[in-house]
Amino acid sequence: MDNNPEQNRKNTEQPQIPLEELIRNRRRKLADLREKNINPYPYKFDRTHMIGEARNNYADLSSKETVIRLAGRIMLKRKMGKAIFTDIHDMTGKIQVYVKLDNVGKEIFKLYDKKIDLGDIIGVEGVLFTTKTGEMTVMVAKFEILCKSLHPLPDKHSGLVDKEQRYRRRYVDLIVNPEVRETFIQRGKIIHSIREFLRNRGFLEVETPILQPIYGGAAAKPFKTHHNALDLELFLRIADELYLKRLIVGGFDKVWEFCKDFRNEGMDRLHNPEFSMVELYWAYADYKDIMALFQDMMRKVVFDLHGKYKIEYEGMEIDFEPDFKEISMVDAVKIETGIDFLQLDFDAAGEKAKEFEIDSEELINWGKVVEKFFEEKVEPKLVQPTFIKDFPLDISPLAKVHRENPRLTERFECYIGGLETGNAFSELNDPDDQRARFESQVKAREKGDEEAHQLDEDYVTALMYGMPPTGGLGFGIDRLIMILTNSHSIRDVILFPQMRPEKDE
RNA sequence: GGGGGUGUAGCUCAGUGGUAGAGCAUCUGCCUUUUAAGCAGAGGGUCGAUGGUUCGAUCCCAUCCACCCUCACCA
Repeated sequence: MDNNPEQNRKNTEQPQIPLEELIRNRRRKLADLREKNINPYPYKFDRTHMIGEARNNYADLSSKETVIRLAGRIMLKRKMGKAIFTDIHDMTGKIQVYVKLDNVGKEIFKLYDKKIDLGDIIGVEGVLFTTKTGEMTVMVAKFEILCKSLHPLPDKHSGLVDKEQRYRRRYVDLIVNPEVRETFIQRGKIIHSIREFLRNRGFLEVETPILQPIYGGAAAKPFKTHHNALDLELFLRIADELYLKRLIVGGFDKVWEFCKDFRNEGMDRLHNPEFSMVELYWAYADYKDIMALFQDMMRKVVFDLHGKYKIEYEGMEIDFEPDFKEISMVDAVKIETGIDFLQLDFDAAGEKAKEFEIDSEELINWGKVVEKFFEEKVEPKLVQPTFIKDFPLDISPLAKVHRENPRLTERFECYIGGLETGNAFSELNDPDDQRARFESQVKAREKGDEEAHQLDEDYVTALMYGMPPTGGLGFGIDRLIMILTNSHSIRDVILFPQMRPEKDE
């Protein structure tokens, strides 16, 4: 190695791939800093303000010439002879910092000019002022390098566009694409609102097993895993339902969980193999009470986030202010198709399916036919918040029989913007009925329905001890966040969506 | 799984059957209130991978890989 790196920057080594050359430049600066006894990775920096705070208190801070200390990542750097303007960002915003030769001296100025790159993280100390062009700025008296960045950032104004790279390297996406940061800040606010709402209603937040020997509470294929010490096959949960209802049996009258669930199925813009749900159970309530609760919760969440009840999602205006529409599944189908399925038995329903050329392979009972018609003919039209209620018994193995019609259950789903966002029932608490439902699920499984429930003997036992009448609700957080942040894909609201690993070499 | 699309410099993108170009970024100068700063110069590429056609392929063809959209599947 030569002792004058400045002049031997080029032509010395064999050609390298370009990225390596960029990294090599930065490594050289790193080494130069160390040579000057400057630690490029120091331990801490005491900030007096977040950048956003300093901006909000500009009048006071600048008039008193208060010395402030801010830190952040360098996103833009503009050199003007013996003055350098730099934009630094933290979580709360960005601010311009001004390093002037006369203020910091020749040596420091040169260090800042030559050794500090875009992407580096620095701390500055100085006072706030406004430049001629009206930009709020920190006049830097001192600065510290807090982290030398070795990998160059993407283009300073195009940002990172390639979706694959954005998902794979979300940290880069977050650095350069402010709207991504905003989406996840909103995600945090939404979850906070939900938690606040449920706490105010007296619900206890609990945690239940993710690793389950018998999975249940939904119709889905699970991920399997194995516990070595117990030599036991375990499943990652597909839902929390059966454990939370055991807690209702145990006397916790209002419980809820913020849960990650896992389903081993296809992936698309609405499905990620791991996703977030909220499930809640409320003793002595029925599905009507849950409907009211859900509507109140949605309104609060929307208003907390946007300060109003009307939002736009994918070009649709959705209004949360009026009472949500409410209609039974069979009535909704009747309105769209003219068919009154309540008047039809399974065979007659099957005939209708053929007539409408609706795929009939999976239509193994009356309920499935009704559901299929609903999905095909009704679901896409449900833009405004709508409760679809009174689902067929055949497709609702955990819901209580409808008090007025034995073919139906007391169950609803809420649709917003064409997406299913919630599923709730008056919970089935008759242990004998529950056992019978499980048994028919097992038969369906034997017929090849891979998503049918397993028989959870212990759950039936729990019901034998007695579960009070209970209303329960589960709703997908990711889809709700998609709607509230106007995001097209679930991958835009999950920080690290599942990706196929990149091949090495 | 079917159909459609994309893959060229670190990033964003042009482009051609004769082995490639811009802007930003990088490097070297100049510039003390700039702001996508500016000006002058320089370096940087296995054109996703592998085969084939061709005198010659980044371009045409086939296969593969990754991603996106869409359909199917999917509480």
